[in-house]
Amino acid sequence: MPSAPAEYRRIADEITAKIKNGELPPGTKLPSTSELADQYGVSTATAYRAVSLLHDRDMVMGQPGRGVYVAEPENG
Amino acid sequence: MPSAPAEYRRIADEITAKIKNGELPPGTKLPSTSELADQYGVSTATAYRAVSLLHDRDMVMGQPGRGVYVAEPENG
DNA sequence: CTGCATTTGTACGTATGTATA
DNA sequence: ATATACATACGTACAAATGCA
Repeated sequence: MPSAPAEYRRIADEITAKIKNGELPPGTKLPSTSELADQYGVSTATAYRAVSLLHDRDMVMGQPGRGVYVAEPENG
Repeated sequence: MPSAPAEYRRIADEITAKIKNGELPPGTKLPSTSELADQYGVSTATAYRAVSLLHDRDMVMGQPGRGVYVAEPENG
């Protein structure tokens, strides 16, 4: 295993923090993969991998051609 | 969706067939990723992706530095 | 235990496909 | 058809574990 966390995991953690901070409330559209790629200096695929982790945790919902939106928190 | 199935899915299907055929009985070591990559004309990562699908289905069990072994079929 | 080869497993980028407007 | 954006596939590079001498 890598001694340092992967970039896409780091980015996913950053976005997760913003969601929990309220900086990205439910219903908000996340920056596009191209935007995230540019902001973090990675490729679009890597940016998408970060978002994909959140999608796997049901924190966001992506719609092709539309964008990725923050989902409502599941309390229970 | 791709009109044609992905290579790694095709390879996974081939290996799955061999396991079901008895060509690769439980306990047998699968060809290494390098071997599979050479046989199917793909990269080691793609070969591993095929094996990874079987691993996801609990059909095989990989041990780093050792190899990937066919698991016992779960009947029940 | 150390150095080398082999092998599993992960990470990132490029290319491509698919969906919406 | 063009522009934008999500989503997948494959290869190269790298990391970690194991076995042998």
